[in-house]
Order: sequence, then structure tokens, then C-alpha cells
Amino acid sequence: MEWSWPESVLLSKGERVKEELMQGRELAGQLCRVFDDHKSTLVSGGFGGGDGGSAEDLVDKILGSFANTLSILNGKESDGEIVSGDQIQGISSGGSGDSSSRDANHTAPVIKSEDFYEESCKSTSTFKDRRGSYKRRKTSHSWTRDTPTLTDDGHGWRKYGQKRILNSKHSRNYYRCTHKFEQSCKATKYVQQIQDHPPMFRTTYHGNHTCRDYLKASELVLDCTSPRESSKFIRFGGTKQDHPFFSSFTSVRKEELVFKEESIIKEEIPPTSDDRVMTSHDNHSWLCDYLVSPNLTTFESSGPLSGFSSTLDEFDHEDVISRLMMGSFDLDEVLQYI
DNA sequence: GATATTTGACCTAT
DNA sequence: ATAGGTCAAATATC
Repeated sequence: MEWSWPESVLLSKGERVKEELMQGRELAGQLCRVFDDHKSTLVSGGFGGGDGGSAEDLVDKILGSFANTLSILNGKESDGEIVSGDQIQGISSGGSGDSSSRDANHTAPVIKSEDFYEESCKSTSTFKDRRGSYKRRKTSHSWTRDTPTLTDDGHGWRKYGQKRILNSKHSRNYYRCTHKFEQSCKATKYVQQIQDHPPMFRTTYHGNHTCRDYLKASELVLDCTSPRESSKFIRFGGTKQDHPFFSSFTSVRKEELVFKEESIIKEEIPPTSDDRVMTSHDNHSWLCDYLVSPNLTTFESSGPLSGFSSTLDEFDHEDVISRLMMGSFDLDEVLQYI
């Protein structure tokens, strides 16, 4: 069964989506220039200047622009849920990074920039061929995503470790990109259940995917409301990877969608009848995640941006912007598929 | 046989 | 000294 966007809805939104995305891109460019200025006057103090053109304001606007886009695609604009930059700022200012302090009633996935690893210049002469040795990521950023269930993020992951964490009831599972070796993809993540009732899982990502999986690039599982029963697919074009934009998508492997949930759930929590994450309208945003950029994982929200509670410190601003700037794409190409 | 997972050992950072 | 992150042999699954 093929799924299609309701034309009456999408056609009327296309222009607005385009407008929002273009604005976001423009603002990102402005912010990039702000960063340039900031770096050239490093000691000017204060990341946000206060005037309308400050980096902080620009970030707010950018986030608001993308939030609006998501809201439009989610069909939320009629409900007045368009998110402004101020709203995002308000959300972000309340974030604390402490998992214990987060809102227990938060059911929407939450993405939050986290720590930033400083370059570790320490090295030893023995690390190369010693078991268990590793070098801490030099410049990769990390960000987290909290979900009530173990959701697939569209990438292929392979588990490589599991650890008991101090003061945590649940062990932490470590994953690396399936294409780590064949494509030198450095993306990793770890998943840990941080809450029992209701269950909440925190996924912490490190590094962006640099891999590309062309095998199933044109197939995306869209309907996650009943993943075990009626997975629906959207097909872009008649053949695989015949479109340069979507050919860059990573694959969604059904077996991986299932095994990751079950592999942890069977250990951590009893299976529930309702392990779904995305509601029907969330399907739109799921696709939208990829429309923005396959690497734009900071915006990988499975729900409305109301769950976006990033704590935007200085590094997080740069993180957001670097991701924004990575997603160079032709909006018209994108929109023709909306 | 190929690929993925498990799990204890090992290493680094703090 | 300890917690957390990674490796890799053993094991499981397809």
C-alpha cells in the first residue's frame, strides 16, 4: 500500500514551507557572518548582543522558522501552534541538562544539545593495538533525544557495548554506525532508560553520520503508529536513488527498527501493547526531518517542536548552525515532493 | 559462513 | 580510585 500526501493540504502549504525554509537558510547565513565577526572580535564578551541582529536572536528566528515549517507540515498551524523564536528561547532557557530534573510528563521526543568535548591531545604510545583503548572524540558534538519508546532514527546502528551506569537502574547500550568501517562513519550513540513510569529513554548521539546507504534510500517507513502491522512506505520516484536529493538518505532497515526496540525492551521493561511513539500527524514531521537535511540530526524531532528543549549555550549555537549550514539543498527540489 | 549481539577485559578521563 | 567508553572473543542468529 502506498501512502500519499493529501494534496489539498500540502499544496496550500508548499509556499509557506518554502518561505520558512528560505528564511531559515537566510538567517543561518546571517548568523554565520555574526560568528565570523564574533571570532574576529573575540573578547567583545557576550554571545548575544541584544539588538535584533545578535546571534541569539538569529538562532531564535532560525529555530522558529524551522519550527513553523514543521508545524505547517504537521498540520498544526490552524491550531495556533506555530512556534516563535521567543517560544523556543523560553523552552531552552528552562533546560538544565540534568536528566533527573526533566519533566516526567514529557512524552514528546526531546532533543537537547549537551556537552562539547574539548580536544584531547593526550596520547599514549600504546593505544593503537591495545584492547579497549580509544581516543575521545576530538571535535564531535553530542546531543540527546528523549523518547517514551525506543524509536528508530533512520540510521543503521550496531551495538558494541553495554555498561551498568552508576546510580542508574538500567544499563547503557552503546551503538556505532553500521557503516563505521566501510565508510568511516564516526557516528555513535548510546541509549539508556532514564525513567520507568512512564518509560523514558534517552539517546545520546555523538558525531554526525557521514555514511550513505544507497540500497534502500528511496524507501522510508512512514507509518510508525502500528509498526508491526501496517508499515507503509513512501516511494520517491519509480526507481531507487534516481533523485540526487533523496539518494543521500540513509536506509531504514525494518529489521533494525524492530530489533533495537526489542533488544532493550526485553531486558529493561516488559513489552507493552502501546510502544508507539509517533502519532499519525507525526509522520509528516518524520519526513520533514529528512527534508531539512539527512545530517541535520539536531532537528530530528518526531513530534512538534514543543518538545524541543535544547539548552543553547555557546557551543550549542555553533552546533545548530553548523548543522544548518551542512544542509545545502535546493528548496524547489524538496518542495516538489511535499 | 556471514553478520550481529553479548559480555568481560581493558583503557582513558576525571 | 573509579566511572564510563571501547574492544574483541565467544556466542547467537540468519
